[in-house]
Amino acid sequence: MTSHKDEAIEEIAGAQVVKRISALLKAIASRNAQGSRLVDLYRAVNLGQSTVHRLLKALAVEGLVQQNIDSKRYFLGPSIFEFSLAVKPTLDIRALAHDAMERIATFSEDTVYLLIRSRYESVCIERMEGSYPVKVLSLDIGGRRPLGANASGLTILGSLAQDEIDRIIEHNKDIYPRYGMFTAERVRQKLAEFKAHGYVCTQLAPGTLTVGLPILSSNGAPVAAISVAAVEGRMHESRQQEIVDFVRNEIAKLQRILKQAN
Amino acid sequence: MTSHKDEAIEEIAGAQVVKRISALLKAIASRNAQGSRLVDLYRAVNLGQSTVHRLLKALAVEGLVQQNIDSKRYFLGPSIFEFSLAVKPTLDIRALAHDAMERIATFSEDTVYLLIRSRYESVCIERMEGSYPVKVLSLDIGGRRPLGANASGLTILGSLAQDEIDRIIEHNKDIYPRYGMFTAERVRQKLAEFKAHGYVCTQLAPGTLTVGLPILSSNGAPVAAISVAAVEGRMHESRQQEIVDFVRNEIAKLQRILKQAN
DNA sequence: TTTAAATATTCCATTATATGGAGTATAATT
DNA sequence: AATTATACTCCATATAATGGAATATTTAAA
Repeated sequence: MTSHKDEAIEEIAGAQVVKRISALLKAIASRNAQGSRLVDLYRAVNLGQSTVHRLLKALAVEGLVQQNIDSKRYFLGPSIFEFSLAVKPTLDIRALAHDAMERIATFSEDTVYLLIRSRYESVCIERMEGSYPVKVLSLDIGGRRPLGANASGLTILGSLAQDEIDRIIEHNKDIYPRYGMFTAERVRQKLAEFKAHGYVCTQLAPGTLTVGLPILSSNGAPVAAISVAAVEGRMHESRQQEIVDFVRNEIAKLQRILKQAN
Repeated sequence: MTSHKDEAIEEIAGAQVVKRISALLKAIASRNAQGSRLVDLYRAVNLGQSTVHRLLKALAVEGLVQQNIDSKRYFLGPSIFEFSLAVKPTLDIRALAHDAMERIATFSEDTVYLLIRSRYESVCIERMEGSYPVKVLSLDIGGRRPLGANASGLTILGSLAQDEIDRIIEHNKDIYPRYGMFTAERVRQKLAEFKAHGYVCTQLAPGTLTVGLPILSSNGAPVAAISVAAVEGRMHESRQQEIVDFVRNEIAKLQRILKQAN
């Protein structure tokens, strides 16, 4: 293998491992509540088991991951927590959106998500449960999905410049199928819907529907996105509209605050 | 170089880079407020500049670090923040100790630190400033020091089993000299003082003095440590004793809560 | 309980990959 | 403008990561 796939660009020579470690940590972070088995991880990052095992063992020594001795499952390690204390989030959209999310959860009675972009992915940075007893909890806080493979991701993606949209879809095209019934095709179709209506509504887990809207900065760049997920029966046309209107109003308030903060 | 230095043990074969990346991230986390220059980093981790530069570039692509374009300084990246959201600190000593630290800061008027152990190091996980205008702020939150090279670290180290103490000092002996006037010799001497009085008082930055006490779990294992740092003039014998008594009392309260929580 | 299947862990010969010396480029300082 | 300090790049070389295969362990089925 001399000049393999042509992912090209943004390939830093002599740092294959860094990329692999990063992929591993992101995969673990994506489901840190339940933890990840070795199989889950080497499937997720598409590497041999021995390679992944060796890397994990080394990461564990450094405290970047930890392995539960009984279940053998891997979790993010104490060093990550220690690092996080040193990070001062620049503009903390999470804190800023907290109250809005609470109001949306109360109003909708369903699950409210806040996601941001992270390169080719979206990351869940907050989640709030409504009072309705059947809850759609498909994504944990810290969970990651390729940009476009969920409601929030679609609205973030759709708010970017067209050339960037193309780059991202190109990058993710082989990954989409792992998440629900997504394909590059379907993503583009959903983006068209988003551009027409200013929001998306999509099925993720079977029997559920999720609506999503973006939070844009004053220059039009997507800062984050809010989505509300519920069982299908609670998401008929008219209720979709109700929720969209409510969320849209909350986002408008947020954007006013954002403009102030500049 | 076939079987290099004899650091040995806990060397996972085929994962040199993991160790290096971890060292880099820890070095950056240690002074994330100011940021780190390339030189700072390759000196800190004892590697060639090209190697460090290449690793940092790769880490930046992954969002694990970020570089300020003007100052060229490196900081922890957004991915670290995203990871941290997925981590639920098991027993959050930081939250638990918050009120106690506030009371100590008010009483002493000086800077109060909370540190925990991380393998061979201590990590600052909280810091509170008192009202006295001359503040000793030698360690940022997230900052790391070899166990033994500061007041809190000494008390944590001194609360471990003797064989572990020996292992740790052995591991750190060449690193100590980088921090103040510490040597393995001096660490052992200070540990003796700690065992005699149940606290340590040591000079870190010139013209300053810091007292430290450990927080022990019911089985005697050190959970964390609290230290108070002030300019020398404010740390004469009698005031040292006052502060030690006050902190000791707060720690006793904490330990009662810890025992409850089990 | 035994057998089978799935997952986790270790080993090691091979080579792809990270390395670091040396050189260039850029910024800061005198 | 000259000098020093720091940042960044290149590439031939050999070390360190790789992954196939074998073993060990755990889980599920019979």
